[in-house]
Amino acid sequence: MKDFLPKVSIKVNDKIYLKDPESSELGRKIIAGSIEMIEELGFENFTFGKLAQRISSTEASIYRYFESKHYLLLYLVTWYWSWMEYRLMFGLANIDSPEERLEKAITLLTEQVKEDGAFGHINEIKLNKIVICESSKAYLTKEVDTENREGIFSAYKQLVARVSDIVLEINPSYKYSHMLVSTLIEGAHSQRFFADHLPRLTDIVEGEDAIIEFSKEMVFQSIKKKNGK
Amino acid sequence: MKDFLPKVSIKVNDKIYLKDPESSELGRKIIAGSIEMIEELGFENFTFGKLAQRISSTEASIYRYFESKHYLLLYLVTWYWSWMEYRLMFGLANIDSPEERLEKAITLLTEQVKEDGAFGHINEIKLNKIVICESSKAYLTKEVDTENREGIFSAYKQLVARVSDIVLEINPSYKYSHMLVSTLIEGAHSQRFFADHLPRLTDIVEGEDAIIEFSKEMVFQSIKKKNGK
DNA sequence: CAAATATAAAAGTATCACTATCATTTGTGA
DNA sequence: TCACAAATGATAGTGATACTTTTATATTTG
Repeated sequence: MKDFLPKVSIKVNDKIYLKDPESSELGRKIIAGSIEMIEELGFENFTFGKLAQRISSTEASIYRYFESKHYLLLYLVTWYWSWMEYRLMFGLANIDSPEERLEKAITLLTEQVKEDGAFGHINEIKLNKIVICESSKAYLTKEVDTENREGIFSAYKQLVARVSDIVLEINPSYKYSHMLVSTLIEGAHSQRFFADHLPRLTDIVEGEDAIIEFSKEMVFQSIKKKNGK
Repeated sequence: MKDFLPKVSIKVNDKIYLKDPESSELGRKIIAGSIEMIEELGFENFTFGKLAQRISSTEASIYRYFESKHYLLLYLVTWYWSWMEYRLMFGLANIDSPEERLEKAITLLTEQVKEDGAFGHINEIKLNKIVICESSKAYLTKEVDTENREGIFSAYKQLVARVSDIVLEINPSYKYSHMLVSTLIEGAHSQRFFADHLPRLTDIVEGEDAIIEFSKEMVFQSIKKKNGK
């Protein structure tokens, strides 16, 4: 997967931005800079003013790309989900057994991102941390419904649908495949956050990555075919 | 549980408030009003100015009770967890079988709160909705660690520990009891939100409460004793 | 080279989080 | 009933921030 990929670039729903940040140097600096700063400061302490200063530009210029910092967050999160789907497609290619594919998918979705690289200005490690700490703030708002109608969340929905399909391949009569997958993803994020900040809500196990292990067990046990069902 | 309870009142860690809102009429109006308004407007659109107007008081007076709206949210969420633990203790009293107790606990933790009443000025139905939409914002901040050191989150941790103990009673060798319980609680919140706003992330089933069913299945399947383990 | 376009510079508005001051009300104890 | 303290109200003020507007200056492109 690593080195000789055709140059792919991840496309984000164009309702999220006013001007495509991939289309200019300044746009890419906005993305790169905001990833750095949101990871450092947290979303609430992050402002366009500070970002402008960091990238030696101005607030007004940033506002030409994104209508608000909320939309910038949506952009980052959406980019992440699209990237995740891309990773998933590559990671699962040529694996026949649906069980193996599901296991690999769970690993990809729940592990801590460690490599940074394929996409120039985007630091995937930091972006992963942002998604863990901030992504729920992108949808836990009073504007969800409007934004959802505009397709803002479709990258996430599509990812969930894709993994859900693998679940159904393994057990077509399992009734809660979407719930299971979205619980898996959101749950793994919470658990990563808890492990770092509220460890008594988790079970730290030396050596192994407990979050991945726990997730796999949870998913595979849940979808086991039971007698009558 | 309903009618003739001795007057209990739920105590919240006194580091959360400057002055106990239970100790005065104005304090109770702040709590009652903020529950109404946060549920209506969402946490980000809610301000002390608007609240002051609604309860015919002033911003300055509200600041005598809470040092910021973040702390007011912490108060509400903490109250909710303490209340939940209280409900749990009553709900599980006199049930011997740990399986039955766990099942009941899952119902209490994941169902939509429907009764409002025992605690005068607090609307538990609306508070439950607030917890679903806003509670993660109470800890997903850069100040978690400091606040955690002050014991701000101990009500939640205690609740998780209590349910975790039931899990361990059923299967003492299950390694991830805290993770399972915190995933259960957070997961049920996400799913309730998704069901209302992003339904493609869930599986709506007519008739039954799919979220409760899914949660029970997930928990009981996860903790099943396996051959060697 | 001219025209369009993107960015910078700077100033301005509205709201909000939070503080400070002082007057008024209310409750309490002697 | 008076005297005092505590709680609340009224009002103003500060500094940040989200976002807008205008105008000037680069930069690109045809």
